[in-house]
Amino acid sequence: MIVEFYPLDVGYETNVDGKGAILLFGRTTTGQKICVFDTTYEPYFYVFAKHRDAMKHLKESIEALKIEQDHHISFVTKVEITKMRYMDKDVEVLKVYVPVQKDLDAIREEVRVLRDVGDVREGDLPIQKRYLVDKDIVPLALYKVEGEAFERSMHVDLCIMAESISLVDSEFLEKPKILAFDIEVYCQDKHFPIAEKDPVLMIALYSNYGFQKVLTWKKFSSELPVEFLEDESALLRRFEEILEQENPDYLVGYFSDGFDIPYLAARAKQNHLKMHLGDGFKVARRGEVSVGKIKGIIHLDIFKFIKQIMGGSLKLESYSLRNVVENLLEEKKYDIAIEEIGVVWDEQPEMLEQFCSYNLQDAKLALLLCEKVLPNMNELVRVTGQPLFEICRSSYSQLVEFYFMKRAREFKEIYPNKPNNQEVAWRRMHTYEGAFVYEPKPGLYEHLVVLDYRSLYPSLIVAKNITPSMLSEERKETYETPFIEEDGKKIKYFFSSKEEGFIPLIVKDLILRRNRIKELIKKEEKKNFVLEARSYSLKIIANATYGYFGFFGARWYSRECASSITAFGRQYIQDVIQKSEESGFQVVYSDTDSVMVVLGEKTKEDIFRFLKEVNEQLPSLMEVELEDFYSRGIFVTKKGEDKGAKKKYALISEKGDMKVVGFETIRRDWSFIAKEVQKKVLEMVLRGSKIEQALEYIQEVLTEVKNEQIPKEKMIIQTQLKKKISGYDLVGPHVMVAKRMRELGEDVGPGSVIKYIVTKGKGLVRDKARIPEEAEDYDPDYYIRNQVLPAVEKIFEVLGHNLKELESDKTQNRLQKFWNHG
DNA sequence: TGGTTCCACAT
DNA sequence: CAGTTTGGAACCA
Repeated sequence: MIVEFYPLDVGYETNVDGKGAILLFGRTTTGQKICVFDTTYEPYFYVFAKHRDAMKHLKESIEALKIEQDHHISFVTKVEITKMRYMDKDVEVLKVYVPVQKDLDAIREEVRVLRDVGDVREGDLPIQKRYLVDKDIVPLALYKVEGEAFERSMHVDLCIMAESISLVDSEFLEKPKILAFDIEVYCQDKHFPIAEKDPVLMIALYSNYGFQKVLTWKKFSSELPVEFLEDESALLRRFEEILEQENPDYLVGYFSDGFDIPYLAARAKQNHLKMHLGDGFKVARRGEVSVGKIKGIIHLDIFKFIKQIMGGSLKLESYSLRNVVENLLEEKKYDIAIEEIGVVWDEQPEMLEQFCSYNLQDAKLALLLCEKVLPNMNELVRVTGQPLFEICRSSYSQLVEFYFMKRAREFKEIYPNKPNNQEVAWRRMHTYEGAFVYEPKPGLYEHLVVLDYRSLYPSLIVAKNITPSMLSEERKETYETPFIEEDGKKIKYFFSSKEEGFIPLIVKDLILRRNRIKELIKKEEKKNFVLEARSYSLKIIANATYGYFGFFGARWYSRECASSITAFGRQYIQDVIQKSEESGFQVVYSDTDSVMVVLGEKTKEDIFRFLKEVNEQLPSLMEVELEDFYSRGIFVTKKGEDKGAKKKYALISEKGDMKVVGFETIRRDWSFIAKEVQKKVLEMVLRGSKIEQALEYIQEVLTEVKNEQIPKEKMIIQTQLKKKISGYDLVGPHVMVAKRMRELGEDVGPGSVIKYIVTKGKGLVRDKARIPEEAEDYDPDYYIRNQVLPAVEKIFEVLGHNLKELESDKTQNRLQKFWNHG
């Protein structure tokens, strides 16, 4: 029979006969769930021979390999001598096939130590990941499978043994069935719930096709779509039953890899339940993090994607559901004291409805967030060819590597291996020089223009053919880097200009594809979210490519390439600085890929003419763009020095939008009061208020701080714990407070954001730091000296007012009082 | 006081 | 588990 279907996920299994099969889970065009089996695909890896003459003999010795381990005999099914490419050069290698994945590890290690073996490649890849790449199957596009249907209990409607699979249409599955869920759990005394002890009380489900429900196991009257179950066991069973009945394409949660799925798995175990659904809820370990797996349903943890991928551009203070929703959606999270749920459950079950509606709302929010970021994830599926399950949990480096691996196969490129521990250690130690930053002259400026290179690093990779394979010993027909300092010596790198490397080529594809999409966006009248998402996805992969070259875990790691990119970057930005000055524009500032100049007597037309001139001389896709015009800008000095501080300034655009960079205003580890005061003062300065006004304002605030009139919430300082409490050599205030929180039974570890207030008292700051709830007062002296004044001092200095000088100025004794301990 | 450690941010 | 540069607070010797 022939069936059209959208592949959604891929798996692999070996049956009792020791045969392996690839499983493609998907949805047919008629809405059925399907599992397509492909038993024709065999695991393989590549072997380089030390010398060409050794090829034939090596082939024979590999073919003869047999290893017995745990009553299983691993052997080699076939060895081919084949022509491939490695580092953009033709190579002849052995391609070694084995029956199933588990033979791969055993045979690979045995081959590695054979005489005449140069190196083994691609032996460390899970077979299901490379299947999609090798067969050029992109999840979510429409395919046609021809084969025999057969019976098997799989929790799918249809199983097919594939004879052939081919593309029908590259348009993606349009309306996937999405079911979002959220659980609420018993807890007592504000303690975080413990899976071995505290049962699951509610599970909410919210779909994009009308289905909504809350499951719970205590009765109360309710207007909501609540279903009451006998006990926790029945609740878990019913949840599973609903998943089977509803059979969604995606099951979506927020932080469900980290909480909901492991919790459900633990509760099922406590209740001695064997879940029907496939192998039940599985929590796989992937390095440090866990991943929730449910066979047959694609579980997406939307938190991971929002934090890891969207986080790059969102830059939120926290990725709690509440904060993310506030920034991305119209809808809000309900306000309710969720830690009370245990007490209410035990003592006032008639009040449980509010918790149900909170529960349902959270599930709804997970769904809305999923719908919001799905276009982004879909585009990454299209570009990398990996299923949503992977994309949703990927880091930037993985996205780049997926893309490289997919495209590499088109060029018949063999992948480099992952680094071993020793290599990783070496790479981590050897850093290189980064971008150029201009030292600004402190002051208040007017009529500024910012110019910047469009995608500087990706465009340099393309223009200079920067890739490990094109590093050349010869100087002729090459692109030559400026001098680079390495181990105290000045050297240059050369990249061949004779042929284009496959990496610069596929980076160029990303840039060109994105440019085409941007043209389409311009033509559209309404905002087209799908096109925006495509553009965004292409951009993040292109931009992460440079970082990937310098990343210690990368297959295509190359410090030479990473440091050449920054070296060219420094050269090209210096060029623009020099040309600006030659054309009569005073340069105020520059960082990495941007330059800020004073317009002065010149006109906007002069700037456009200058841009055109510069761009005419730039190679390849490189281009300088106009970022914006600003009416004012302020640059301040470094603390305790006369030099201008880098990466610290504030601008106001001609349209009136403020842009604050590097100031405490936008840093998490400063108190709200200091940030608020600084922001207001900056605004006054940039909008052209008189200095007296700003001075008056700051004096008012200082009086309030001194008289302890400021609510303590504004005094909270937040710092993130970057490692385990025990791992600190130097105990700062936030570590001290974290220790106290742990004493109180809170779960604080790496990543926890610690809030504290500095209270009155003697000794070090850490001895005076308290958890906000335990802080009885705040130390006005500390907040004036270490928070409020430092936040504004430098700004006033630029305006010619030294707050410290006011000390000796008797006419200004109001301020003096504050400076001298009050 | 200068040196070290730690954190957040810019790009 | 994308890179380096930078400023600045807090602690330590």
